[in-house]
Amino acid sequence: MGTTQLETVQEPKYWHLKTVLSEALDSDFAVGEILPNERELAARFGVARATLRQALEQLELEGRLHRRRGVGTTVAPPRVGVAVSTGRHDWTGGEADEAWQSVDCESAPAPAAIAATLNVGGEEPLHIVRRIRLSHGQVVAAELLYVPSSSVPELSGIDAPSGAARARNVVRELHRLGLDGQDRSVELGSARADDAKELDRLPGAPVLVVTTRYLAAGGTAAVSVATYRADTCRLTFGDSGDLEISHSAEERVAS
Amino acid sequence: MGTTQLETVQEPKYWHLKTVLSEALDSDFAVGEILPNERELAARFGVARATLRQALEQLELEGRLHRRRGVGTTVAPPRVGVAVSTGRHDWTGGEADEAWQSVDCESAPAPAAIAATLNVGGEEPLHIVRRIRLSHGQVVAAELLYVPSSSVPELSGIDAPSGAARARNVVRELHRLGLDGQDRSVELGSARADDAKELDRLPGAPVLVVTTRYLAAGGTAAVSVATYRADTCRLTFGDSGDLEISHSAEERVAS
DNA sequence: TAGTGGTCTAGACCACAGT
DNA sequence: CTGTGGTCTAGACCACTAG
Repeated sequence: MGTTQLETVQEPKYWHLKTVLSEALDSDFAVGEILPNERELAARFGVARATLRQALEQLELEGRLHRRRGVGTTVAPPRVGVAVSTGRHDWTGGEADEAWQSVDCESAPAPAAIAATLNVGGEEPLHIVRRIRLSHGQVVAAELLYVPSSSVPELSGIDAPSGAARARNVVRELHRLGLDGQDRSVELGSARADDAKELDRLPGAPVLVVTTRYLAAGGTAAVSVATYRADTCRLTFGDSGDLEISHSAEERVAS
Repeated sequence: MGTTQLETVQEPKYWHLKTVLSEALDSDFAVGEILPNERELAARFGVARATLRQALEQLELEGRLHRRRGVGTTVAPPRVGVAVSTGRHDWTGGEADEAWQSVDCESAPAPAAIAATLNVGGEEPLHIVRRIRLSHGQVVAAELLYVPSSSVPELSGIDAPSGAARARNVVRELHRLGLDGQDRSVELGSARADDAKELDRLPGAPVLVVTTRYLAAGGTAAVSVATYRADTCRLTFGDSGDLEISHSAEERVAS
């Protein structure tokens, strides 16, 4: 079986395939357009389905494709810019269209790594607030916000011990605290089952994990771990305006 | 072939495998220790090698494993924190142990997306400086810095048209310009062949692409596209000190 | 129900690192 | 050379979506 014979066969098939597909996406397809199914594409390019899938996975990782079981593979729109740090110090991470939405709250001990950062005992229960972040009507991030009881002393014990209302109360009390600064880190991860569900992705989907330490009154007042969809999001950290660089050619929009 | 019989087989095998392996890594292995080879691991867990590899890929994506062809699979050390934004405005992105190193420079037209951001014609050649970033003696990032000629007018025409010396000169001239601010974005990508080579990874390896727009004299003075190894790096954006949260349990070091 | 992508298998051969 | 991970094949079945 000659791999289309002569010339540069030192490049993996799936890599070459990815390049070919990528160029085809730029020139022959519009955003939202649906591609032929995997079995047909594999046959068309003369490769096994697994090989074709390897190329598609790469393109999905780069945010060029969107694959949904039972539906098909579509051309993804350019990634949306999501402001993570605006220079201002606030607890929302954005506003208006770009806001966080409190979903739930429970009292439980934090994971060891979080507890250490917060300087609390590993057994001591604290408020764990779950929030999601919407952008353009889509969920782009799921977050767990760890708040020691000592950071929100005014919180009434009469509140419900959990639920969205409680979550909003915790965040509100946190606002009162003021904010001296924040440290952030970004790393690649894979979505846990619960986060994947919120993000409408399969478990293990690639995510950008943003860990933020909120500083107030000379200490760490809270820690948040936010997981952003890596396929659809471009995180922005602006001193000023937005950064608009598209890594692909111009896009057309499907009618 | 019963999948170890009764109970929860609604979870993909590779996902369950990943969990089991992850726990084993925490409890039974030291950093740097070498794992049994894939064929043996697959046999040990009673799955096909492809399935085992799916689990290993996830763990590598999370920075828990390091796989090298011809060598084996080893337990990776915790990700290194790399300061991307220190609050200060400089052209190095860090200092001392964490510095950039100019490698090469050429004159060529920029990609369309970059040219648009810089407000230069798509045909007009500009300085393209290649730099690499070292941390703890390892290459953690490869960068292309796009500098319009108008940003470095003093640059002597007598300079060599390319090479490391020329690269250093461009950066030095850039320093003179001062810096009003910078916009950044972070997104997931896969390494191009040239970047992969610098990073000692295979093409397509997951990378964090940091795009920075340098603002000076009321305009965009330069744009840089830096690709960081996603497997080994945690990008930090600090208002102040460092953020030290380990997502895995305590580590032991192999003797 | 029909069609899609997701998972899994049991092989095979290749490229590379170390000896 | 041997052993490792990387690529590739040609099937099979499953879970999900939509008509």
